[in-house]
Amino acid sequence: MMSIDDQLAALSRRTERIVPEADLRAKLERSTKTGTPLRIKLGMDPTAPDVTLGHAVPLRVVRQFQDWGHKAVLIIGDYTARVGDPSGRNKTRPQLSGEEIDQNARTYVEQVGKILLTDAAHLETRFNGEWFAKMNLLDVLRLTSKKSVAQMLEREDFKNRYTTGVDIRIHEFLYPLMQGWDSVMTDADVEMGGSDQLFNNLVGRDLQADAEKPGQAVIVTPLLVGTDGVKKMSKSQKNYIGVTDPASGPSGMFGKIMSLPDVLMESYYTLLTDLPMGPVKEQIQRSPRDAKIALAKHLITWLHTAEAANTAEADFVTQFVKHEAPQEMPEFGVGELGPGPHKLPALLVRAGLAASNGEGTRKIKEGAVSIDGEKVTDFQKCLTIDKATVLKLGRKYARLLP
RNA sequence: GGGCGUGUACCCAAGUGGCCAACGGGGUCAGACUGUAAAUCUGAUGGCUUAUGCCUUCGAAGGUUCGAAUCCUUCCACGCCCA
Repeated sequence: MMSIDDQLAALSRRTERIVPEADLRAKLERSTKTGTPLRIKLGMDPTAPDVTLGHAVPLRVVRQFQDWGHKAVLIIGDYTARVGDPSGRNKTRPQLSGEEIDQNARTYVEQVGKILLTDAAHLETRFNGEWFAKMNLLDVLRLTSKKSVAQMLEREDFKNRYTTGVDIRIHEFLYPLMQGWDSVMTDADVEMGGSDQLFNNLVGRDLQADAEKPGQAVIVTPLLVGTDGVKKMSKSQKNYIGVTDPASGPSGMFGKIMSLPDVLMESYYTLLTDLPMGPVKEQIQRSPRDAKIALAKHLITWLHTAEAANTAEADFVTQFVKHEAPQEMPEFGVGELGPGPHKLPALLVRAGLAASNGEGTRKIKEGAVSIDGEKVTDFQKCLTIDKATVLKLGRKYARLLP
């Protein structure tokens, strides 16, 4: 068993702030003494089906706690998702229907299982509808009376929206309170979150104190930058890598990691791996490209398998270094278009490479399209698909079948 | 409830009767260059049976006009101020 100091040191790799640090230390010490595991809470809203590498950062910290014998308490925010977390937003989130939320929630536990231990001793999964569905208006009023409007407007994102005249709906003020109430209901000792969650997490600590329970310690992790190289990785920005993304292929992890800006390498290594940073920094210095390949393989090995990592690398080399078509690509039958010959733009649409005939036509004119490796610039070209035919538009491939 | 504003394509934003499928920027896609990228340069960015043709689009519905994103009416939504 690691000493408390070693544990805190191990956490520091991925923690931006621990509030308050002394409190966390005290909790760890008490847990060791009494043999009672700490309850490490992490909330996730099922607002989209994918768990991203951005979520993986706090999840890895939760995993560290699990490895030390503590218990993860995963809150699936089926009720909070109906409100929509306003954190970092500059407008109201769209509200999801109950069905969408339930469907998304179902896949979460499975995805999270790639990172966390999932046996009953190490993981407790709760839906916050468990307690919110039972509340009546009086309960809600009691909850809302805990915080003032001024306290809410202290939050950077609310303040910005208020001062720039972007509307804030009243239900959005409830979000931090609801998240905090989750902590009260689950007796969290520690709450994890991204650094944009600090406000919400601290509300939990306050509400616990108000309920005369020990206040949770709060650990926030740095935010992982998304594939655009600028903004926080998030589902709504579509700049994310999902933990269940395929290893290779156009939307695969390998390609997404390779197309990250070089400058992100250090933070990705720090936040997503446990490799010693000394050698990693040297490698990044020496060859950012090789560092990226190594990272891609490391992450794919973690989330898929070592074989998948090797295959993904091989595919990538084939496609982008040697500029040959990959082995695996999406396949589409042409039958439903009726008998040939077919116009090329229509085939591009059928293969999902273009959104409309017009777009297909433009891309052909731009020289972006090739058939079986032959570049085509004649947008009126017609062809009959009597054997498997490989279409390429930009870096995307598709195979057409008769 | 009253007053003043605002509503344009994925986002921001010009346009205030015909030259508007609608300037510009961002984003996105593609081409060149590369290390896969980033940066840079270039092109594209409503749909259709590719047509100097048709259809749909400037919050919604009506109306005026030969002709409307632009004018009028009503409605809806949002912001600010007053109550």
